[in-house]
Amino acid sequence: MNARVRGEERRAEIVRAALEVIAERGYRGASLAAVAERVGLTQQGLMHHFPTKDALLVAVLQERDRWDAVPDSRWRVDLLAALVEYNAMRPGIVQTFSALLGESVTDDHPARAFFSERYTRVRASMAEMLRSEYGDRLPNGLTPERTAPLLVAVMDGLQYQWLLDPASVDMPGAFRDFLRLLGERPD
Amino acid sequence: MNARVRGEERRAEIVRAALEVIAERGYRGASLAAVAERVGLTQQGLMHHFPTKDALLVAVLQERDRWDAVPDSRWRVDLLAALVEYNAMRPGIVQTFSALLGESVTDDHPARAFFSERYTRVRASMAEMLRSEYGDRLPNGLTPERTAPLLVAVMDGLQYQWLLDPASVDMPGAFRDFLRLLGERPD
DNA sequence: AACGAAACCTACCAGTCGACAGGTGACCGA
DNA sequence: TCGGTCACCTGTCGACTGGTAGGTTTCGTT
Repeated sequence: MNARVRGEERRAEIVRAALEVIAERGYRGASLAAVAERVGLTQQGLMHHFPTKDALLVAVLQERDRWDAVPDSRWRVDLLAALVEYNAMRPGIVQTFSALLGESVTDDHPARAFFSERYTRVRASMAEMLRSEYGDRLPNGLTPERTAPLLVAVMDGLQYQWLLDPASVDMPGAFRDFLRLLGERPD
Repeated sequence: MNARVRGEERRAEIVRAALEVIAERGYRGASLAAVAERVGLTQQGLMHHFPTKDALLVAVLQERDRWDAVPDSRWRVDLLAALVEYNAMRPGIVQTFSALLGESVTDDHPARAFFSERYTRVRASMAEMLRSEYGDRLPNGLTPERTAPLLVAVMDGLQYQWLLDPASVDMPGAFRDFLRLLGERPD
């Protein structure tokens, strides 16, 4: 069993390194050799754990899934603001998945289906959260279903502006501004 | 002079082809050979017009600059909505620059400075537009300067959701929803 | 002590990449 | 008609890509 643990630890190390390299170069630009070197392996040593480059990407995306797999019903608007604040302290992770999202809109990208399904899921989750928070009508008159895409868009869009120019963009502050836009909370 | 015209037409053809290939593969994935083939040239023939790959990218970005170089003062919120509607009819262009934006957040990307400066410029332009439309305070209490990043973020974020799943995301509609969020227009 | 699997290696491979060198033909102004 | 510039070509290069084949070492289990 020690062997199994050691193997899984190695896999985790590799995924961590892959996150870094993807942040720096994107997925297409991330070579297996570069990832391998970062964990002190040869490219072929890495391919013992992940038989193809796509297999490694799948592991990276699963890592993301594990990250935001918080029970939907527990989400609240103020927790979302806290998440944005947390993200602002991890530029690396944000950069990885912003780069990946950008690439995914190109044809036949291996991460396309992942992101497509993820957004469908996240929008539904956000709508549910908004409904439990505000009811069927937000203070501004919109429905939760029509607000959810905007909420998601603001989060993503702010990330790009912030990554490109962290000094000029106060990502958490701007997000709180948007929440205020949604309507005063019924505290 | 006929020669000069012919040369510039060729260059324009190449840039157009590059826009397509970048939309399909991203900048890193767009090979000069693929672009060249699309205009019926060899890779070396293309490099007669653009000595390096980066030179081609510069031309592509200048094309974009020319696109949205509309006099700031003439922008109005409703024109912005019309722009989004127009974009919804050109998935290709949207895909090109969404892919480019995504890549640009990676380290040392040749388009990084372009996007960084562009967003600074666009935010200022949007703030100016909002001020001329609403005054120093929006109906919801925010200032134009704090609203501008949100406006830009919504436009970009919606594009990604729309590109990934055009059937589920009504980009122009969602954008109009956001405008309504900003406050009823003082018609 | 023997065995098997897991971990990792060296050695290759064919293909692709951007770029450089140098040539050829067409057109154009003098 | 001549000289030159422009538009393109063929040929070639070294670096790198992901992937395959086939070893060797390490180590826990029996």
